[in-house]
Order: sequence, then structure tokens, then C-alpha cells
Amino acid sequence: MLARVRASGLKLTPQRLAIARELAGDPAHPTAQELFERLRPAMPTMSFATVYNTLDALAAARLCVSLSLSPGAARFDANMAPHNHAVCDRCGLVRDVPSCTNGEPLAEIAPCVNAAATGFSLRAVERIYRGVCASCAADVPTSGRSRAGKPR
Amino acid sequence: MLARVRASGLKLTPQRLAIARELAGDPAHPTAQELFERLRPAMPTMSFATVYNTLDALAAARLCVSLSLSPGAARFDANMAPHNHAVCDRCGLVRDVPSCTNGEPLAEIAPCVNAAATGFSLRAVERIYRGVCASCAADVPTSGRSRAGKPR
DNA sequence: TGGATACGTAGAATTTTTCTCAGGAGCAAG
DNA sequence: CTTGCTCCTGAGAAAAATTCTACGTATCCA
Repeated sequence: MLARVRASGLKLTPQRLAIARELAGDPAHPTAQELFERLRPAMPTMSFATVYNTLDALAAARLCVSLSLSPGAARFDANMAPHNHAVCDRCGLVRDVPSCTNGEPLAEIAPCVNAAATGFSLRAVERIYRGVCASCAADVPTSGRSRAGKPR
Repeated sequence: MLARVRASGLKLTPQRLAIARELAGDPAHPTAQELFERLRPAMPTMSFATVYNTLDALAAARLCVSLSLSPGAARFDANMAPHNHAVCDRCGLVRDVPSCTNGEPLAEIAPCVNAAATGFSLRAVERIYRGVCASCAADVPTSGRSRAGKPR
């Protein structure tokens, strides 16, 4: 992994190492804010901008991706294997879901996309499973107070 | 349509009407900012907060949805029929794509999601087609300067 | 028409993200 | 070793996106 960081022309700094490790060890897709708060005790001098800079650098090196699945802060994912995401409508929690129903190769889907968006060059298909996570379903199971205007 | 607005317990105001009409007439999924700028000439007294309030109200009434498909401002979609979205990695443009490969009923997918996220109550599956739109492919076709860290 | 309620306006406040600039550290060549 | 170059960090400010608050007003239903 260190090799992969350096192979990308990135310098290996303590901040990058800490952020990469924290991200790789957390399947819950933390936000930049969460990463910053978790790492601050260990690296009190690190600034917030460094978290963003580092995440951008890691993303450019294809070591993580940023996810904009729900309103609010972006979440970051160090899992670079193809997979999908389950997103809770209420709390915004994101869980990885393996691509278990994956059958269609891109080449099959592309014509369909191009019929609607002429000239669109398809790179990837992403699936988002919308719903309510177990812990949100447990709290206030009635009342339907889900946030309005959620992405479909 | 007016009936649908009122049926949702919403009052029909000129601002809501203008925003709903603008949204329904634009397949390009405008942002709140774009809506505000387009409507300001016609309604110079309208404030930015009104755009957000109105979009929230429309979304709560299931007359539109907000889309968080890429970093930056949320985009809004008045097309409430089931469909998917093609998103340009470079310019963020969003195009509707009919659900042409839709085969799997939710009940079939749910077990797969639950295997990864125990207790997740699946409501909808959304597909995002990532790629580069025709006009972005035309500009700077080489150079690979796409923004780093884009969502997968 | 009239009254209750919900809405719009404006500005400020919050949150999220990016930018700028001044050091500082690592690396290559001399 | 040291000089020079580049890339990185830190800090704050700035920009962008969204939400909140208060008060006057418009809208709806009867």
C-alpha cells in the first residue's frame, strides 16, 4: 500500500499515512469532518485543509473515491473493488454492498444510455440502494419523519 | 398539476408556481442557484431562501426530488417517473435515462442488500451512469484533466 | 369576506469546501 | 555536503451551499 502511494508520485507523509489508514480501517465511509476529528488527537497540528488536500491526492492516485450519495458532506471510500452502496434515507449512513446481481457488461448498457444522452461515453454504472437502515428503523419506527427531498 | 400541489396541503403561491414550472420545463436538472438566476428577472423580490424552501416543499409533496449525484450543489428533478441518470464526470451535467434494463423487482434484490447491511429496508434502487458527455468529450478530448476524486 | 395558517423576504448564521501564501521537508544534481 | 527545485503542510480567509429566524403578508376554506 505504501508502495502504491509512492508509485503514484505521491510523497508519503505522516498525515497521508494516517488518513489512508483511518479510511481503510473504517467501512462506514467517514466524512472529511469525521476523519479530522478522529485524527486530531493523534495529530493535533493537522489542519482541516490538509484532510481535504490529502483526500484529493489519494483520490487522484486512485486509492480512494469521494461519494456524493446524499445531501451534506461528501463521504470517502477506500474500497476500490467494484461494489455498490446502500444509503439510509434518514441518517445518511452508507454501507458497501457487493455487486451480486451484476450481469450486464458496459457494452450492453451503453446503447441504452446513448439513446437518451447522445454521445455519452459510459465509464461505469453505479447502483444506490435507498432505504432505511436497521438502527433508524428501530428508532421512531412510525411517524414517517424522513427528511424531505431526498434523492431518489 | 395545480391540483396536485393543493392536494398536498401546499398553498399555491406565485413563487411556487414559477419554480415548479421552470423545473418541469427543464430536463437539465438545474441547481437552486440556476433556478434563482433564471427566475429573478421575472420575480425580482424573490429571495434565495425561497427557492430552497419551495424546492423542499415540492419535494415533500413528491412533486420533485433533489439529486446529490456529484459534488457541488444539489440538482432538482421534476420527473417523478422511475428513471436513472447519466452524469458527466467533467461538467456535472445530468441527463435522464429511462429504466430500460430494469428487470429485477425489489424483492429479489433485497436479500442481497441485507446480506451486506443487516436489517436494511430497501425502498428503491437508483442507477447512475458515469462517463463523459458529448460536449465535454469534444472539448479537450485528450489531456485527461478530469477532476480527481469523483464519485464512482 | 374574514380569520387562521402557512408563506415569503431579507439577512445572518452554519456548514462544507476551496484557495492562498508562507514556510518546511525530501530529493537530485553538483 | 549543499544548493536548488518541487511538493507538502498549516493557518486563515474566502467562497459556495444551505439553513435558520423574525416579522409582515398572502392564501385558503368556509
